[in-house]
Amino acid sequence: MNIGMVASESGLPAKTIRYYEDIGLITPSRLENGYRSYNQQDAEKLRFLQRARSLGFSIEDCRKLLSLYEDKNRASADVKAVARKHLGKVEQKIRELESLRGTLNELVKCCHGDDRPDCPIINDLTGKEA
Amino acid sequence: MNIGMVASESGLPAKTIRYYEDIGLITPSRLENGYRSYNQQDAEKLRFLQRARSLGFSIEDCRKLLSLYEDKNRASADVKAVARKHLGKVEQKIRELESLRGTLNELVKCCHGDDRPDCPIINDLTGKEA
DNA sequence: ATAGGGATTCCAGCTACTGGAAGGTCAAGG
DNA sequence: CCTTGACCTTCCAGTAGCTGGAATCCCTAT
Repeated sequence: MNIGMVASESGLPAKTIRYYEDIGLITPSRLENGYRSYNQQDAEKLRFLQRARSLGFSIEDCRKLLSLYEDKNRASADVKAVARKHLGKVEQKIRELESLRGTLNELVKCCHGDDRPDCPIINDLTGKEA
Repeated sequence: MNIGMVASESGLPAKTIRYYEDIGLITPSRLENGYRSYNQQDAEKLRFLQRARSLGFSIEDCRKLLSLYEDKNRASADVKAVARKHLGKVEQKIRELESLRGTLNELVKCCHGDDRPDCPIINDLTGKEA
C-alpha cells in the first residue's frame, strides 16, 4: 500500500504520515523504487494515531499508547493512567478558558461599541479599573 | 528605565520584551552603550501587552489593540469587535474541549485499570467499538 | 515521446516564546 | 587597578505538530 492509499484510509495527510515516520512513530518498509510500503499493521497503527490525536493526545502520549497497544501483556492501568492524565489537562484547560470567557464577556458587555473612543476594554487593558 | 526594570514592572520576561521589539510591537530608544531605554509610555504599552496576552489575545490581536489604544479617535466598536471575535474563539475552543472531556471521561470510566491487558481505551483507539 | 499523477527529499515557516552561548557594561569592594 | 557579579547585548537553536513549496523521480497511459 502506497502512502496516498494509507493516507486516505487513515484520514491523515501524507505529509503527516511522513512526519510520523521522521519522529519514529511508524517505519514502513520500502519498495525497490524507494516508495514507502504500508502493510495492514501499519495502516492500523495510523488509524490508531489519527484517533488518538483527534482525542487530543500529545505525540508523546501517542508514542506511549502505541507501545501499550502493541504490548499484549500491557496492564490496562497503564493505559488508563495516560488517559486520565490527559483528561486532567483537558479539564484544566477548560477551567482556564472558562475564566477567560467570563472576563471577556464582562468586557464585551460593558463596551457600548459605537463610534466614540471611550472604551472599558481599553481601560481594562491599560490597568484603569472600571 | 532598563529592560530588567520594565520587565519586573510589567510582569513580562526580558526575553519576551526583546521579542516584542523584534516583531515591531514596541521600539524603545537606546542609550549610548546600546542598552534599551524605556520611558513611561513604553512601560504602559508593555503592561497593556501583558494584560492582553494574559486574556489570550493573539499577538496580531495585540498589535491591533495597541494601535487602537494609541488612536485617540478610535471607535470603541472596533475594540469591541476584536474582543468579541476572540471571545468567539474561546467559546469554540471550550466546546471542543468539553466534547473531548466527555469522550475521555467515558473511556476512563470504562477501563477497569488493573494489570490485565484488556482495555476499552485501546479498543476505542483501534476502532473496535465497545 | 509525453503528459499526468503520484512519489521522493529537503528547506522554510507557522505561534509565541524560551534557553543558552559568547561577549560588552557598570557599580562596588579590595 | 582589578576583579566580581549583576546586568545588558546579539545570535542561534529548539519547543509542538505539522504544512507548504521546490526540485526531482517514478509509473502508467496515450
